[in-house]
Amino acid sequence: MDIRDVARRANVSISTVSRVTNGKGTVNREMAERVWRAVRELNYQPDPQARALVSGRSHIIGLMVTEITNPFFPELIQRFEQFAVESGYEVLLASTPNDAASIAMSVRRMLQRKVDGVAVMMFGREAPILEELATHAVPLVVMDGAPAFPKIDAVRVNYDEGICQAVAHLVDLGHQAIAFVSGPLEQASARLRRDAFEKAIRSCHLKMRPDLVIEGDHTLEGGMAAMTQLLAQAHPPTAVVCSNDLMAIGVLHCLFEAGKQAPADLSVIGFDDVHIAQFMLPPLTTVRMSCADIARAAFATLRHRIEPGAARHATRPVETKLILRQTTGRPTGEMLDGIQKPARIKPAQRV
Amino acid sequence: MDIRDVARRANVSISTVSRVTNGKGTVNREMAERVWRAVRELNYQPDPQARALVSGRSHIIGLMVTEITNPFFPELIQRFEQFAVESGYEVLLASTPNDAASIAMSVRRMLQRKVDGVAVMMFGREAPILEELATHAVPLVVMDGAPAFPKIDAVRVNYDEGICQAVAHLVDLGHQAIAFVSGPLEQASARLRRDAFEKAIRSCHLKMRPDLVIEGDHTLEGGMAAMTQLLAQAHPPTAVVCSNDLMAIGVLHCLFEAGKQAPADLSVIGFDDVHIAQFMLPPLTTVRMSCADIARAAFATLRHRIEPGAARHATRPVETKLILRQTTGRPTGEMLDGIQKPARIKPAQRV
DNA sequence: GGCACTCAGGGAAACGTTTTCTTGGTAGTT
DNA sequence: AACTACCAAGAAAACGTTTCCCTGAGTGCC
Repeated sequence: MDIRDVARRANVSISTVSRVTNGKGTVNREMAERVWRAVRELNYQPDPQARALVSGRSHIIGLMVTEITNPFFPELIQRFEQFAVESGYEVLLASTPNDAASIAMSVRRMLQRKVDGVAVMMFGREAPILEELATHAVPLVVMDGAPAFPKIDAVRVNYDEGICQAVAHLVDLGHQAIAFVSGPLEQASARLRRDAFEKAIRSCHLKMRPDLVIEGDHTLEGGMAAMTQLLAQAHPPTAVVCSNDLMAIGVLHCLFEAGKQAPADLSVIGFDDVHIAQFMLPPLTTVRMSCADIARAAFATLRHRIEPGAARHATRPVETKLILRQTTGRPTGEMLDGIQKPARIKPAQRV
Repeated sequence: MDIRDVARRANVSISTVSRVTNGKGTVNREMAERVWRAVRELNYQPDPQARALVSGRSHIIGLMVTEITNPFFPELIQRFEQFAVESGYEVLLASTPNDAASIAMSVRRMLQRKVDGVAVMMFGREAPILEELATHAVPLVVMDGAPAFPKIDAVRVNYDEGICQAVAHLVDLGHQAIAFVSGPLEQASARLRRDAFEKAIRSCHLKMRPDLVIEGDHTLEGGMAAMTQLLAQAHPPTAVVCSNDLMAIGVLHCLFEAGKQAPADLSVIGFDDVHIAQFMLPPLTTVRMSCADIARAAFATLRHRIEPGAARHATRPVETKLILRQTTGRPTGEMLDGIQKPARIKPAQRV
């Protein structure tokens, strides 16, 4: 069942079938109807390979992520795939290690398969990628709100809002010494989150203590390591905000190993609101960022570049907001060098 | 830079270039060398679309999974992709909801893109998929050791070993009332795990208590629900084995909400050894199943079908084994109706 | 030494589309 | 009424490969 069969059945030429099914050019109304009927009756579906060969467009979108292990990514990938499929695209997945060689290799693969566009998430130095893709005029969108170059499309994320809420919440509880465990600062999104934290601290009229911001790596292990470092300090913090949930879970685990726990000994706040966060013991207070929103925005942006006609989705930034669960509470005297311990409070209401 | 350029540069015909690069037919040694040199110099890479169009082989392998949210899957996907790329294949991801319509749709997509093979994981009723793929002679491998039909390739998993170790470990600690939270029994792999549990119970000379095996759904929420159900029973268990880690984490969380905890009030064992399992509080004792092994076996099997020449990987089953952490201990009197409480023991050594 | 068989390698067809080119007909304008 | 402009639809080219078919040369056997 190829285009010739359809043409024969509808009694038209193959050019006409192509025109009808692609909605290009103008064809007689009645003729178009005949074609559509034939298409339905034969259950005709054009061969993507042949189509791609001549038109140059593959209807495939590349999705490049690193650290697929982060549970935020599967959720994102699933959403992205959903949007792509709904619009007749296929997604080519590349989960690469974060080194230049692997990334370059993945880009090659994408280029070779003639992807119509690429969405990337969580790269450190995306410059070389961008360049190679740009020289081939492949539309590109960066998914974590990090416009490396002003002319690159990016999904904008309002990190400030959620992180500000987080810090304000801690300050309300009486915390003064609030630490931040950042992601790898070569990642723009990690920088943006750290900057948001700084902004939040200042807007609460606290002063930044550089010894309290630790560079982590967005992994469970990294969270543990950062917390170990913080616990060893002369003046340890009473609360920790983490750049993602994975590290927050690592922090929780580190406390456990040290015979302490949240929120009694330390308040902990994560970022992402990964699904599993609410199942932590105790459930993790965190800042929610909707992966569906990000996926939708990314795909819409890409599609806008690919199909000149496609409506550009509303371009307002993805919002973030604090979700109160049970890892935050009042600071305890134990860590406040001689100040009297306040009574332990009941953990915040679970969401 | 297409095949013609290479042919011109090497001073041969395009047929020869094709023969050389594909290793088919026999060509003069010196001539082949000239071709390879030209390929290198021009950095020629054949167009996959054109190649697929005429040869019918796309060098794409479909990977169909449901519930990508389960953290075991990303690890699996990453591995699988790695093996595929190493062998010059691309992977087309389809993460479908587990309903017949979505699955059928995904199969269509695969067929339309002319995948060379399909690996599926975690479907309930895979029969319809298998049929449609079989009628198109697409190689297929089922990744969770569930040979729905004897003639379908499947990665075999030795569930018995690990689960038997788990039950024996609990019995050693003194448990008699051991519950099992299964996956959805429409999934063959879930059935296999449950059967392994039954076998293990019998081999420990205990008798199956049907009220202690609950059908779950392999989700966090399902684990909670199952545990709620178990806690409400007249004679609740002192230990629970779960069909996957996600449900075990759900069980842990349910205990937490009931003001209890593992292992003091209940011993809990998971299955999969997802990376995050060791970061649970307390770290989850679980049965490890290597996703790298599964991915490797699945890909090798597929490749064997696709390329008649490819070596069939050693076909011994994937092993499973108990990893001792800190969610198991002696049963407490609290749940043993009037029997004296044994002293609490130090949790097992952490791995 | 001649004939048949094998095989390396070139030419061309084929894969299933999209897209450009061409043609024939119709309508509009002078 | 004739000429031009336009438009719908068919014919054919193009996309970049693989593969089939054929030719010519070399070799072995009789």
